[in-house]
Amino acid sequence: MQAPRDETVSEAAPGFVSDYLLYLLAAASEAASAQFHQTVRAAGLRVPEWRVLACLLDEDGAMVTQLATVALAEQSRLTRIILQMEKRELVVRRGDAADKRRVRVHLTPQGRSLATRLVAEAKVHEAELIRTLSGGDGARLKPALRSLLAALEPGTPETARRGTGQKTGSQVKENMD
Amino acid sequence: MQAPRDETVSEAAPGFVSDYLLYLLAAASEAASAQFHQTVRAAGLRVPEWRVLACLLDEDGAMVTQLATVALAEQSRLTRIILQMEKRELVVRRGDAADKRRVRVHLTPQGRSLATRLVAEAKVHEAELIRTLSGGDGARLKPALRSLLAALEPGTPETARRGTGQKTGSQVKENMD
DNA sequence: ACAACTAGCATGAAAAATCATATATTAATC
DNA sequence: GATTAATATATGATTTTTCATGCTAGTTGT
Repeated sequence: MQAPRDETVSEAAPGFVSDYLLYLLAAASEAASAQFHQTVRAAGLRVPEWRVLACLLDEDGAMVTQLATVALAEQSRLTRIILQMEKRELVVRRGDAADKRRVRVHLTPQGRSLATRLVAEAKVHEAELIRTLSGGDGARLKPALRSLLAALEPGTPETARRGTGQKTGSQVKENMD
Repeated sequence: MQAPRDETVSEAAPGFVSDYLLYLLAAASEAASAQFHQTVRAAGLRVPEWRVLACLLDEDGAMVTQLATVALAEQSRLTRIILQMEKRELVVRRGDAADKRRVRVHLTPQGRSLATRLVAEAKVHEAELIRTLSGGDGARLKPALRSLLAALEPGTPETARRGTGQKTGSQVKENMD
């Protein structure tokens, strides 16, 4: 019989949550990003804005929808973010001549400078982070994540099964991009 | 060190972002969670609310601050979420007799029922997700994530015993996306 | 016991994200 | 070559989040 445990703080609860894959993913993402996101904030950017800059450095002239996908944000949000970034002269929006619905987003020199600096910092931070991971975990993490993404991103996964005895018929909004 | 592999992305953009660890983490978390989060939404819950329910099933009577940490949300947000959940009679808040600042959150029978159902669904979903991962990646992912979390989270179990109100003033308050 | 400090939670006002939908353009169909 | 559907972006209105701060209760030091 165990002694009565103290339930106040920092209880290492051996429950469901702490071993749940989706929680581990979200928590790991949060924890790993927290430090660098402070750098981003210090540069006067919000996280999606930083992602936009990084994406544009990879592919200048990307479309808003593309950027929304990469920045993990919704389209209407990205639209507003891009407008704000344009006001701050980090990017410029140009209509696509071939398809006038599209808006191509380009880095300004100012935006490119900031993006370049932050990407360099991100690479340093990433290298340090990976180095702190014990042994092979640092090396295994990226391939495992890519494998997970590859299994989920293309097309509609066949694993989308639900309805374990719950009442169906509720209108689930199928608004996946 | 770096094995320059072909990008799994069909996009011809072998840029920085698609191989950046923090992006892979965030994107993997998003993609992996998307399916189940629709189930959560269909149950009339937002994601942090689901996390609160799951956490309370692990540890009933948790404090608001504790729940905020687990649900990866800020304290003021969690306060409001708990208030809303109380109105919906999923939880009840009770003052802690020993420390009247604290608010202990307990599941109602209704909340426990919903939590139990969703956790069961989450387990099924998780098992299917892991099964779809090719070979060893499914098995390596969790340990790698735990290693990452262990390297980043402040509290280590070695000295975390009987730590009611220790001097560790710095809490996780930079939990932003 | 008293002051000063910290922890836990709540809250108002401002910023923001979200949802649904509008608008404009292109692609597809008959 | 109209008509219909689909794509790309923008926007209004509502709900959420956030930030700073307030307030109460416990803790520490003298």
